[in-house]
Amino acid sequence: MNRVRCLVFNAALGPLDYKVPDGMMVEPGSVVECPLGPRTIVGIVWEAERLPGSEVPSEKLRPLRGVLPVPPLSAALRRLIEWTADYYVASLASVARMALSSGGALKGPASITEYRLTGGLPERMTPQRQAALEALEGEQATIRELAGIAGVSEGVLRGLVNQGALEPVQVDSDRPYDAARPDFAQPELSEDQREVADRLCEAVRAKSFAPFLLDGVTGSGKTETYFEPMAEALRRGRQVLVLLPEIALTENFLHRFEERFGAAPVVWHSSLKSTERRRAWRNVASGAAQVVVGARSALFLPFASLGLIVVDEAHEISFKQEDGVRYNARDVAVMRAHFEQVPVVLASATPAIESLQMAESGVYEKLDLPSRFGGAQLPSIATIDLTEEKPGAGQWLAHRLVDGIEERLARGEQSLLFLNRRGYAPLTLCRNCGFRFQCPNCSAWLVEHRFTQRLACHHCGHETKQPETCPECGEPDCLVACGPGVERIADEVAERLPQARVFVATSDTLNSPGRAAEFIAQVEAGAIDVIVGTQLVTKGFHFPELTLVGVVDADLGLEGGDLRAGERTYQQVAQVAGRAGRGAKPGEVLLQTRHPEASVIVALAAGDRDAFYEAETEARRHAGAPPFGRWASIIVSSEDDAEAREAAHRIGGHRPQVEDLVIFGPAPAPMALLRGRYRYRFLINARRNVQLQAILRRWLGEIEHPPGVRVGVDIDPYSFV
DNA sequence: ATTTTGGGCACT
DNA sequence: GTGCCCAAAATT
Repeated sequence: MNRVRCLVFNAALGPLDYKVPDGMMVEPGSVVECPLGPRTIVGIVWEAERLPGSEVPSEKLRPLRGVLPVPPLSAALRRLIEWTADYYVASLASVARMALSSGGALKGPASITEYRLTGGLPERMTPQRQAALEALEGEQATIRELAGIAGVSEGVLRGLVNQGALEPVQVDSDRPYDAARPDFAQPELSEDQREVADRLCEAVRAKSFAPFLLDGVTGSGKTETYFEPMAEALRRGRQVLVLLPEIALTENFLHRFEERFGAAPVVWHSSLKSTERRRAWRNVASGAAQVVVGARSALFLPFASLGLIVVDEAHEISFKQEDGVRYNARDVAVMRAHFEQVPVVLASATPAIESLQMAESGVYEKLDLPSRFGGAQLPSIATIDLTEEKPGAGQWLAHRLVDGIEERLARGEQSLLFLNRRGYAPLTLCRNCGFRFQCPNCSAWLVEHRFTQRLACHHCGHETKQPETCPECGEPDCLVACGPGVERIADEVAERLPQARVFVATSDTLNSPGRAAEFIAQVEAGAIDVIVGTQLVTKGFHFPELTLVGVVDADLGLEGGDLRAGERTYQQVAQVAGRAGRGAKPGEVLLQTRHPEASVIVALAAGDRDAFYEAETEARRHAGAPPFGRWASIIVSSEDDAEAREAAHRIGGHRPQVEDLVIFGPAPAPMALLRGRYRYRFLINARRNVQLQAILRRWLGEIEHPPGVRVGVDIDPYSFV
């Protein structure tokens, strides 16, 4: 009898064996419906020898209910799922779930109803109907989408359907996308770019695993360079995956992509609507989707015939998933390329030490773009010592920086002020009694947002209205904002340079592609003089008239004891500095700091990247930090503090004694309370020779906890809170 | 995770 | 004996 082992989507359940009924065809990777008790759950047929199995006698097995109408997951994707689960100490089910993240995609073909104008007019014309008819010229979409486009309610459109002015059209919900044309536009590449592009094209043709580190200064034209191997893959009928760190960045990318390839790529991110998600997933699986541009979750899409993976801004820490399976998309991308036997390009102006080390040891091939495209010069960088040049009381910008902005204003050029802090002020306290506004769910202060008149927690989303009186002592007019956020810096600019047109660019103000596009258009049109922004504006933007970048607090990233603080500060400042002087005019960068002697600041000011990387690499080697040693953290959490503490101590009591492995903790985590859960933390440092994951699995696997306790493992952590 | 089972206990 | 609650076991 034919029996198969299935990976079922249930975290608490191991692989289960089933009988294959006569006439049903399954193979490894098939997505199947499995009976479980009275229910039916989704599973994936897997190679039995690769999963730990139980010995249920064949005659006791229940038959599979059916095979879902999607192509079987490829062997390469199955190996990637196994590797990811193993490396990040997660269950196979939780990783496999990411690969089938589009529930609707698993059903068969379907169609949706869209509407378009017929050219007819309604009997009675109303202002809303008139507006809708004008706005919907040439549009075809669902009622809901049309209502959004036209700015009228769905009821107005339903009325127009009844009147025959709009007609329904049945559309295949899995219809293919417009074809990207590899030879749509001739690229104009510099000699350096051409050389790199040729090498990458050669790797695409070779159809084998080849990891590259594309190390190009900001403004060197990395994107146009890696477009060429993408075109080469398309010519060979193979698919391409491009990973970008932020959705906010895609606007600029999509524009450049369309100019080069004559069509939009397929986008994939967590906020796609279910129909878009389904369409993308099924087209990726069939091979019809040629280029997918996505956030990290796109890594687990079921590509039919992958030819190349590109990870842009590969140093970005947002590639690290911080909940659920805590994987690093940059590293998983390299593994996917390995299993798919295709080249992978990690592109960055400020590569992670880990990536540089891989290049130095010869594992990655390093390709350099050492100069800016079109002869633009890298900006000059100077520091402002805030202990010497003190801003006035209640101010955060030194005179020299404000003078710089004023000069740009006079010349009609633009300035960017960078501060990685949303809101108006990070802490509000009562002058009378000392009360501080704290989040009830987290170990964090509430941040004042003056635009919305609210106090908000940036960790859990808790919000309250900004009160007039102190909730503790009842005193009116006693609440003071402490410290600066971008909103407060914008206020200061407006006060000191009243003629400046200031815009605050954060995830609060650029929270949709439309708004981001509008912002870009405004800056390009010269309607904004000073941009005050968080890390959202540190990359991707290309504004030729932007000639001054001011870093309000270059020390901010150095606080907090993060292992990679130095590197992160370097990357962030170098990236935002790279926004300056991208056109014909030279750029200037001013770093405000209280520690001008810190090695990161010195390296930035001297433009001495190599010195910084050398010093940082040595420090890492000395500390046994990645890439020379490895870190892991374990977070034990519960809504009940005592329960979490007991569980942590229970785990601590079973700590393994292994050579070359040091375990710190348990101790209350830096964020001892997060989203209503009390947290205790272990930090583990291991030499490279230690079987870290196997030890963690064995250690944590043998201990039982009450149901409310969660134990999360973070391999190669970035966040240490 | 969800469902079933079985034991202990109060009530009839 | 029956109903009810909760913990433990099973789910292929």
